[in-house]
Amino acid sequence: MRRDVFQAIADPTRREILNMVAYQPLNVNSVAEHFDVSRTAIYKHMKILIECGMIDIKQQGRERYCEAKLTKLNEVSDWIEQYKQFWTTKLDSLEQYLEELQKEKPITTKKKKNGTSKSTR
Amino acid sequence: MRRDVFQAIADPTRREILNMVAYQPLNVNSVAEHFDVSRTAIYKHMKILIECGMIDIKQQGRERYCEAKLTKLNEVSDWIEQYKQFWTTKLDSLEQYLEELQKEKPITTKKKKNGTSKSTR
DNA sequence: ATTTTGTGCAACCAAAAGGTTTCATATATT
DNA sequence: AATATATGAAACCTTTTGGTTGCACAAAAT
Repeated sequence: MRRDVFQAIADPTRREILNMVAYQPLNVNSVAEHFDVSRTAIYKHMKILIECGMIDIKQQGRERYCEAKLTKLNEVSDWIEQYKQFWTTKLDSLEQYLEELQKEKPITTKKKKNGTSKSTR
Repeated sequence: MRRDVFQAIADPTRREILNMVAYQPLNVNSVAEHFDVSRTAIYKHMKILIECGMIDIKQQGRERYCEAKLTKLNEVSDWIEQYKQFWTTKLDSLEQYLEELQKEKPITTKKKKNGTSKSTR
């Protein structure tokens, strides 16, 4: 089973959990209480976050306090960063590209016998 | 079924597809050829990307050219941005927090009769 | 000592995800 | 006209997800 940051933050419940423990360490039950689903369901989400290193757990008596370790988010923002240029500069380049392709076409597609071959249905 | 950017980029195949069409518009088959799985499988990924507005499609004869529309990634980087402070400043605050909690404990745990001993929120 | 609380885990379930094969159809190509 | 190509979609299958209930057990609290 995949266990990476991209996968981890894909789920809205997990993003909410991260948000909660980002501001303040909380024990498992405190986190679970914020949601409608069962504690176990939330715990499973938390386990995924633990397994991919996005939250840290420390036992404290019978409680376990969780804290967000958000450094891993760099992996995501780095990935995004490399594309920033594309949506800041290359606006609507598809149409341009196709227009150019259109002009070239006569050369590449020249092998037509004659004009309108078929009725356009 | 959820159809948001977070979910869209969670899959590595879809990230790869985005990467391909970010640099140059490509038709469906060209994209599919780069992968081991079937064209249909890739098309399904592309459909998801189309549905959440991350790629744009333009018919060109019998081919359909796809281009990445990466603006949506702002949604993700904005979400991450709000947490940047947490992993640049609050290093290992959990231990600190627990130490403080340890000191307070005798005080905080004292109020029992009055209910609402629900953990810190 | 007994009960309550906080937690983890197993067993089970329905739905979604990701894949395959097959078919239909419109557009080229010959 | 006949064939090849590019694509979309349906039907089906397996694995993963996200959820549930129930039990076990250690640490408080009574």
